[in-house]
Amino acid sequence: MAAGTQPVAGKARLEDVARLARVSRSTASRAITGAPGVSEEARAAVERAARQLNYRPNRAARSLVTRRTDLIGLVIPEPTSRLFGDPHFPRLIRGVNEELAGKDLQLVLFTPQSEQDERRLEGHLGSGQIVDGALFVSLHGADPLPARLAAQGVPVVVSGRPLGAVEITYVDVDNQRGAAVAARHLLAAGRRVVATIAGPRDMVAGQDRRAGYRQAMSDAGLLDRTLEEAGDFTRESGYAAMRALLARRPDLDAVFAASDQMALGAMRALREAGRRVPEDVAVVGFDDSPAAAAAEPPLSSVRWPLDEMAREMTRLLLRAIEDRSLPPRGVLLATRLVPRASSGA
Amino acid sequence: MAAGTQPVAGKARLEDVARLARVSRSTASRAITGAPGVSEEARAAVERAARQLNYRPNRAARSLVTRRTDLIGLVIPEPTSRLFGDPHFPRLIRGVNEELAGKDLQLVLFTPQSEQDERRLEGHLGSGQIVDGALFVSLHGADPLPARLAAQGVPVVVSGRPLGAVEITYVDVDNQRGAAVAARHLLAAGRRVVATIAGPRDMVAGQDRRAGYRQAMSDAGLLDRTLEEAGDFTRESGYAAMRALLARRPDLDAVFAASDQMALGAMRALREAGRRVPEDVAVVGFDDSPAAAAAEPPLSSVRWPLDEMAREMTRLLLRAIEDRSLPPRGVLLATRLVPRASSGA
DNA sequence: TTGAAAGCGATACCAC
DNA sequence: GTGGTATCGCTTTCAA
Repeated sequence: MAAGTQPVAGKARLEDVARLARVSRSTASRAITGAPGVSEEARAAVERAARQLNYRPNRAARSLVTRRTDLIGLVIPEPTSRLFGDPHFPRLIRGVNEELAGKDLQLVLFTPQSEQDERRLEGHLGSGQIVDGALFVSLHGADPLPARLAAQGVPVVVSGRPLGAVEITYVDVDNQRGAAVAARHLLAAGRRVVATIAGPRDMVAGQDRRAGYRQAMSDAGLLDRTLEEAGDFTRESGYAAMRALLARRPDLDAVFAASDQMALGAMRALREAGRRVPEDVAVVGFDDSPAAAAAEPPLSSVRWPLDEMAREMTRLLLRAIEDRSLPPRGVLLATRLVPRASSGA
Repeated sequence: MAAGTQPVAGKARLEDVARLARVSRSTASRAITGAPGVSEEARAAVERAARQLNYRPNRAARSLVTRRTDLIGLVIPEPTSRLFGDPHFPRLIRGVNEELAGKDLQLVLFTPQSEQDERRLEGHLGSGQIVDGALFVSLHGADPLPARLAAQGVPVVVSGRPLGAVEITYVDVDNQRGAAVAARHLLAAGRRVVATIAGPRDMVAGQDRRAGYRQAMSDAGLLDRTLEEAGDFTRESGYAAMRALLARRPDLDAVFAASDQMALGAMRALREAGRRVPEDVAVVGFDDSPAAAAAEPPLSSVRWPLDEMAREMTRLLLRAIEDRSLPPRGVLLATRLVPRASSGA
């Protein structure tokens, strides 16, 4: 290399730093990585040399031997149009970032948009050479990618309890208990004909919330399948389900919807049917989305801690990266009922 | 895929593949990378062996010698809350992905949220060992990061003409011409007192659109500074600006707003003032956002090709990666006026 | 067309 | 504490 002292961008190697600091490459490496067993003197010399040469460790070389990349992947296999419309993701990303703060780990986002994208991504992540581990936010829990990666030895944490018996670490909301609390809340208010608009049967959140509702109703000795109708979490489906329920059980005096959107649709149907909320029919939703508080009347809802979810996922992932032998585990986060006018609060 | 050898995940190296295929590592490497000069026979043997062993090239090792990562960064230094609320980003990402399709390049997203994040990111990207190059979507053009990276030799393309004399490749909308076309459209419709609600002075898009308006007005011999008011692209600022304009120039018969949001705010102010659109005052916006078509009356607007912008940025970046000696350049994309009822179409 | 061998730039083991 | 050196897994001359 040239004899000048010009710090050519990205050109200095550890060897150059070592030479300038008049130490061996080994010592220079220890100083740079902060490893123990380096005299204060040597460390200072190395740091000065590194700064002078504008030294940047070659991450490929480092990864080759450490088998680490210091990159954490966040995979969101959603159509970008939905991804960017959903207010959950910003908070989720913020939560991850908070947990990563001060860790010198860089978060990278992947948003596969097609089967082809997913295959390519599997190749990239599966090599284990791009990220040290990956978080999956899979809204439709059927995505095979996380399980495949986990099988290849890549540390993986997913949001939402996976369908089936996949051996994978996940963090989820305690949907069942949350739904049970909502139903009990309605019962405690004196309601006796408590219907539910459940979620889809093929989604875990739908199943669990339905199970929670049934448990509460069963405990009260009031379980009745004619009080159940299913939707797909959308407002329209909530509207349709409510109309079906009203037709079948005009005597109902409360309804628990497995999502705020469905609850809002239900409220419209109730209004159109001339039922007052909460006087005639009390309503509780799930998610405590902004729309819940803004509704007229304000909608009681079950809140779950998205931020904490993101942080817990990150913590679990970091732990799994530290110790690859850790067995998979599931974590359920508690929900909280936020009572508002729609249930008579 | 039945019984037989058990390919231990991520354990096979090129050497193993070569041995199984009964060729040298060199030949195996050539076969894997698709390099020329390999007999069909050898290639087939290597491919079979690779599949059998579930071989994945170690990307760190490869990068170490090729000095490539096959990763393209997309950096969006926006608060995630804004990022995910803005409908532009999905289309942008889709455009990038389309251009990347079939290239075996993986897109990774970075969303630095703070000064600290940006510094860390500079370190990571600046090493040149994480991405081969980066696209920057910097809504506020003042971000120093792209220029810094470019100075370190990392190929970089930004969206939006940068403020100042930064030597960096960019793609932007031809804001000036678009604004001029909008103003001329109003003039051609017979309007004579054409006001403008301009964008912020410290944003390039604001400056350029104002310049376009002035040029058209000046060409018509109708330039008059009392017809100009500035906003910050938001609906509220458009409302306030319109009120100020009406107070100052009650004789105005048209207004060009530098954003649809401002145009919508202006239309509200006009309605409140008892002016009919377009009979009394014609209105044209900029961006042709979904809100424009949905407005009442539908808003004429200047459309710019977001998808093409994303694709052109990607093309320029790929070219810059191929040939690092390419000088920076700026590309301006044409806009198109979409006339609707608000301007009498 | 093929193979042997020289790196790429770090880390980490092992003497000293 | 420090320094020599093997090593990580791949690509790429250079000869054969």
